[in-house]
Amino acid sequence: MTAPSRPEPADTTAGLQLDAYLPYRLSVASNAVSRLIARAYEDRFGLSIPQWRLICVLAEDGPMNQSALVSRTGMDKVTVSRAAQGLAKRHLLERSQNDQDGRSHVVALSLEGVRLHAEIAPLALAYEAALISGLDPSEVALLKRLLMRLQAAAGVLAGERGEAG
Amino acid sequence: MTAPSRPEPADTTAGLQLDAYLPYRLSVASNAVSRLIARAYEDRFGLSIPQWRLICVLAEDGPMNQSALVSRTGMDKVTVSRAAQGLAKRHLLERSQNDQDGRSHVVALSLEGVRLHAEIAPLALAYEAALISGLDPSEVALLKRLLMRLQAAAGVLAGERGEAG
DNA sequence: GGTAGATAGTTGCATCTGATACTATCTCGC
DNA sequence: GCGAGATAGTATCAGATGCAACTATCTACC
Repeated sequence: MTAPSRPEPADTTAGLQLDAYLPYRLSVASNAVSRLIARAYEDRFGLSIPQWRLICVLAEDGPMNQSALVSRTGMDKVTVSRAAQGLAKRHLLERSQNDQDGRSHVVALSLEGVRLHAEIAPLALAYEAALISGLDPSEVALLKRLLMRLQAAAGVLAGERGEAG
Repeated sequence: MTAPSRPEPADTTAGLQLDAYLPYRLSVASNAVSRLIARAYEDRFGLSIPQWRLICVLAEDGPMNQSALVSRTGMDKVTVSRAAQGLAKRHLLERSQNDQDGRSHVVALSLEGVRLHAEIAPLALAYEAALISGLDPSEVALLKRLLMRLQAAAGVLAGERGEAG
């Protein structure tokens, strides 16, 4: 069913409107929120988003090596490596040799890192609260669930393409 | 049913869990979806996301100048400029002088651009359908609504900080 | 009608990101 | 133990991104 060429600018659009297109809505919303959050962490604490994520995970789950951080956060191993180097340089985390495996280091929050996490966490929660203020808690719960479903679906679709080659 | 004897590394976390943190969920889901979509457009049509957005908007709303594209898409003016240059180089859009205003050009899809849009649109819709398959239409509608609310809230929060300085 | 400030768009630059290549170490099979 | 392949992590390079500075043009005001 090829579109007959018409002078109307928007006839081929039938069914596709950018404003109603989910990947677009998702990207725009995420960029707005990420920019806000990134600026807050950068301005006040000199932390990038990847660095902040490492701190969160280490605070939650305790020491682990970098590849565990990679699978835990879903970030690229290069991103994790650089974030960890930056944090180590500021003594917010410590890397100790792993006796079991000479390739990997165990990464752990330093005392100062723990303190910084405790300092930032309330701010992070306040931002989240401000973002969702006025929303019903059940709506927020549904939102998070749907986001996880979308992420999983995207992973499956991308994985299938990757396997082909 | 929680861990009986596991050492708890993270007491300061109380209330902040990365996996349940909305900005994190949003960013991870958006990245997964964006990567999928970007790769599809890039591989098959050589289009970047910004380029594809310009095509969509021009197909929907007809010719306009770049600053209108900026406010319509929310992208940076540099991003719009470069995307438009790339598309013009491939003759997917045409820029004509604006007699009313020597600074701005009117940007419009070429015939070829219209054809490309008509070709991609079904694919774009198919991706969206695949992503939301299994979800209730009412859930999807709510999701889009919530994403717009988050975007607006982030804008307000960022704007307030910007005004202060 | 000329100057100051606003606006449209481009270019330069500094940063972030991710793919690839590389080193070092581990594991497995012999 | 020794070589092949897997894995942990780092270095290097190319592309995307966005801010700031710049040019060119328009508008407002005297």
